Amino acid sequence: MTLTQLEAFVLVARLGSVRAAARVLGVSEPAVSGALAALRQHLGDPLVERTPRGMDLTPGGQRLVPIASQMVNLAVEAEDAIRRARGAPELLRVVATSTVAEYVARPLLNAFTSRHGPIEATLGVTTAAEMPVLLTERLADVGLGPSLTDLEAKPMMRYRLVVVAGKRHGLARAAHLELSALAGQDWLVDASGADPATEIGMLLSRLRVPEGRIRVFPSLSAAWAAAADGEGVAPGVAHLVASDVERGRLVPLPVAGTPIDVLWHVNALGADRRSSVATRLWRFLDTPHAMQAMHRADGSLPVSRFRPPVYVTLWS
Amino acid sequence: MTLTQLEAFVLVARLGSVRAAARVLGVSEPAVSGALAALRQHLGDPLVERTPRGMDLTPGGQRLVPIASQMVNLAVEAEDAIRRARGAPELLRVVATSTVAEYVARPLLNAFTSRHGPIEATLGVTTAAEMPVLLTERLADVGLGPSLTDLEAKPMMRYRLVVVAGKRHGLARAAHLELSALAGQDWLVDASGADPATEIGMLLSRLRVPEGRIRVFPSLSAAWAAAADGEGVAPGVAHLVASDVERGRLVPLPVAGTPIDVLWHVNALGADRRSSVATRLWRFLDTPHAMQAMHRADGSLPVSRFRPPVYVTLWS
DNA sequence: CGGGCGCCTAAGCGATTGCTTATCGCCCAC
DNA sequence: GTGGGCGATAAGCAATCGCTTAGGCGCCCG
Repeated sequence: MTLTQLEAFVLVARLGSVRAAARVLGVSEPAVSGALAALRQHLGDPLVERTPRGMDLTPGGQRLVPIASQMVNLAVEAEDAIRRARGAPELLRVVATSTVAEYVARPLLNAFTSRHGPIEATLGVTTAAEMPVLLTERLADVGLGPSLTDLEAKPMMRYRLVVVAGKRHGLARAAHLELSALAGQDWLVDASGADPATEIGMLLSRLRVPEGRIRVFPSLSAAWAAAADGEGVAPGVAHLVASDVERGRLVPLPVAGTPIDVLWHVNALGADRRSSVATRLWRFLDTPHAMQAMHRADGSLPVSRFRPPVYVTLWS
Repeated sequence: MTLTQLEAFVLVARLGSVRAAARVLGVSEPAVSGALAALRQHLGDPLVERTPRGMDLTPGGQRLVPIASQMVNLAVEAEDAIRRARGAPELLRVVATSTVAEYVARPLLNAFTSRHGPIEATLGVTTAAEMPVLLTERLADVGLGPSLTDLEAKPMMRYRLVVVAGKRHGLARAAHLELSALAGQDWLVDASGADPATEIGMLLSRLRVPEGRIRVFPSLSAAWAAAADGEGVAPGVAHLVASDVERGRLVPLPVAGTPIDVLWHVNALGADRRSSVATRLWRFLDTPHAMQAMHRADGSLPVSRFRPPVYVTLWS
């Protein structure tokens, strides 16, 4: 019974799928399956069993989840306690949905780390569904994106969601559009578009856009670049597309109900279980420096540039 | 960072010595030293450091102890939870000081297991100093012997401690003896005699018997056999030596202050952290069956037979 | 009923674990 | 100054871990 095995088990139990657990851990799926098999044999209990939809816990598995989860939590706590006692730089692991990660998280963390002494921050991209699991299992300290239930959440930033297209797009000259008129369009989105728990994902699922008409780009910048080339319509963050709109490369479509006011949130464990760095970041978000950093990214990343779709990127 | 390493660390921290930890774990001392080295390197902290007397915790080590201890505890809890969910026989790990283990624990556990369904009981011999560590680290469920502070203790059995010798021993015909007159004798004892926290050990240290005059036998039976051969004096449990006294092989010495009334205790974690089998044994001790079993051992083990000095003996 | 999704097993690999015995090094006590 | 107690280190070994790729098997969905 190793901590790796317990972690794999907890993630499978919480995410309901070996596949998802493997993705979160950044390993192949047989690696997780193997860990599970070892644990099953060691304890002499199947722990989780396949069902038509997902995996189901056995009675033994149900008892094991909270225990194993706590053990994994304590392992992180142990490393953290020693790190702090040694005076080593603190670790801050942030995860965010792709759009937040792309534009807001990096400048925010830059501003935070430059003010709060030696901190080793890591930034990872994840889906809204995975985020609560990453936080409760202490694979991450802070999650940026939609508000999560069962965790502490606080509004972090307000933005205005619009729909944009290239200036030669068929709808670019329309005077007025109903939202439903966009259901048949080609939608160019980032990973958040494929995530039904984000604002953009919810928009697409409300419109019932067929899967075949959704093209997922590795970044929203890439989607906007494709939109500028007339390949379809894209969700846009008002202040981020402003410069491209000014230069005439993108046109905000006059869709009824837009711009939509949307809130991004910070999510973390309750204050008593939160790491000290996470608490400091939590408070930092109320300062003008944070606000300024989050909005500074308006035109700094040209539409044509985007970062590769790595699952977790390290940065110093 | 493996559970084995954490366990080794906790035991070293709690026992204040690598050696003692190795003995408790039943492995060689380099095994523990190696585990410690691996953990030290992984965490980048010495954790424990040598001092003139024993090992001292670094600040990091101090923070780690409770966390690591809890992790080890949870690991045991996990196995136990699964075992119970599976309906497998429950596990009851009993440790006792040597005298208790030799005469009382076995018949007691036999009576208990034969009444309380399928239980897999193990019996180990330990010192009074190690016992609280074994219990708090969940290496054992129940400890039989002297009353331990910081744990829940309950009187289990009262016995009368006497001093015996062979009938040809110089003191065998004395009409009256002061306790201090025995300080210069050769004392024949079991492991409990070398344990300053047991009644017998306390007696010897009160008398300031020099080390060279204490001969430790693998069992009290062996010590009595040697005493019968006139090799010295030995502590005796009144009702256990009764048959040898009747047959004239041993003589209880008329020492002032003896027989000494002594209590053996059951020790365990607080009721909330105690395993369910331990609780059942705890309650079983109040029954007449328990009392009867504990006293039944009076003559069943002839003086000449004794068990080898294994640290932990398994039995079914 | 075929295809594909999702889990499991197999095979193989390098690194680590966990243990041993033997030896060294330190420090205190005699 | 010199054992002896105690911890660290070395060397060596079998077993396990943790990961990979490749392929099989069950099952829902089209």
